[in-house]
Amino acid sequence: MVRPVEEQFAILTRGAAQLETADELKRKLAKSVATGVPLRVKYGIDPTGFDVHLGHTVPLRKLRQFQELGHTAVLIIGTATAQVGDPSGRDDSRVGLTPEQIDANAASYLTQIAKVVDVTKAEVRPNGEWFRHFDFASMLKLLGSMTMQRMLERDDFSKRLKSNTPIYLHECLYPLMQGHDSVEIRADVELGGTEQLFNLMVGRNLQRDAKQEPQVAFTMPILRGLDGEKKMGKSLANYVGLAETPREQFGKTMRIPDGLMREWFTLLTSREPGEIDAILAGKPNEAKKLLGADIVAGYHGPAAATQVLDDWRKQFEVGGDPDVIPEVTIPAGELVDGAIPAAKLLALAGLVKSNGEGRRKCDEGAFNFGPDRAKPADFKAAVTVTDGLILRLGRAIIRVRLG
RNA sequence: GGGUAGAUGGCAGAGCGGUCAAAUGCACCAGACUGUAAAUCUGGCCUCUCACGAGUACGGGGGUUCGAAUCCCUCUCUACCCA
Repeated sequence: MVRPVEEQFAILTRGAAQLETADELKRKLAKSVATGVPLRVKYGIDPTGFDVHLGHTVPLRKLRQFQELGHTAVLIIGTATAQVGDPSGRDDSRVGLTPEQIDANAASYLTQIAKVVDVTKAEVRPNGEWFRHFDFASMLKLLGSMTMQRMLERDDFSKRLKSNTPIYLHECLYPLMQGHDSVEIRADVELGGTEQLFNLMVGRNLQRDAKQEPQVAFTMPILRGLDGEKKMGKSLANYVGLAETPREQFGKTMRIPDGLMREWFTLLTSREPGEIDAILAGKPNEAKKLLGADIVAGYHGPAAATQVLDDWRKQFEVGGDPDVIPEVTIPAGELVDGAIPAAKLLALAGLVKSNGEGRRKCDEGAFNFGPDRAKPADFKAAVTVTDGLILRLGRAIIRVRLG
């Protein structure tokens, strides 16, 4: 049942960015195989917002691989660290959250993470568990384990220092807290994005201080977002969320730059490198559809992927309407003689943010409705609204329900 | 503790008493072209209004003025220099 060391090592290091150190991982794997004791693989996530996105799944997928090989996933929910805010990869400081927000977010995260990792088999540990009782003497000891110089060496801080962006003292606490988590749970491996390297290395040091065998710092590449440039992030609006509908996930994927496909295939699907080469050698458009379908299949199942692909063809290749159309309910009371002025209708349907934008879009000829794709004469032209009417604005399409 | 310079729309960054809902760039939305890619061209990008127009908005508060993003006071925050 247990796979041999070399095989495990080969599977695990695929797609990895950097390991500190690869030899240590091999040794730990060998020991695990010999003793039958699974490795404890840590991954921490701070409950700072609601949407878990594809960027998070890169290390999470790796975590699942560890699980599949029989190792123990230890998910740290950063209930304590979320109050500090991770300075990694930030060029400004984060705002601390209230305990209530943190609890709500934590619950939501777990359900979302469950789509990638087997949460039922994982050890889930909020780090408030130990930090809640952390006394001042322990804090002093923790702070005494690192020098200011080393803290300032880290990339994020040195950049902010140079650009005169504030660095708050409590932010320096973050890596130490994360490192201490590793001591608490006796981690063998800690997963993270490459921007986590500093934090992961701190964990190694603290473990050494605590006379533990240091964890392997295992970093995965950072996934770039829809723009193809910046890191996928919740604050950048360039992400695909795990909780989004198949249509949204697929649509967003279709809009990524072609050059991003290899990265996404590699980090987000289980396709083999040779297979990816073959796919990318073909038509880019076909490759991208496949990528989108792969992603949708992972979070909504194969049937949803087939459906969304079919719908895409209907809407954009044939020029018809998809089978699955999002719906919006408009109060029947808004109708005057069974109709609503075009601009207002767009706003009510949520296709535009304001009546003014609705007017502009009508003027631009971006709006049409119904089976014959009629366009209103102008933005105040009354559009007869019946239950089930289809509205189209650009690539958006929505079905109106009267309520 | 003392001094200096700053705080403008999602971001960057002009404006420095009326002609400012605020140049320009990026981002974003739509149209043409297309593969919901790239490139290119066009239009748009605070809210309400058919429109005239009105209301909000240039860190918070107060003041001067017929009139302030622009001047003064004060508060908050930031950077830099000195201690």
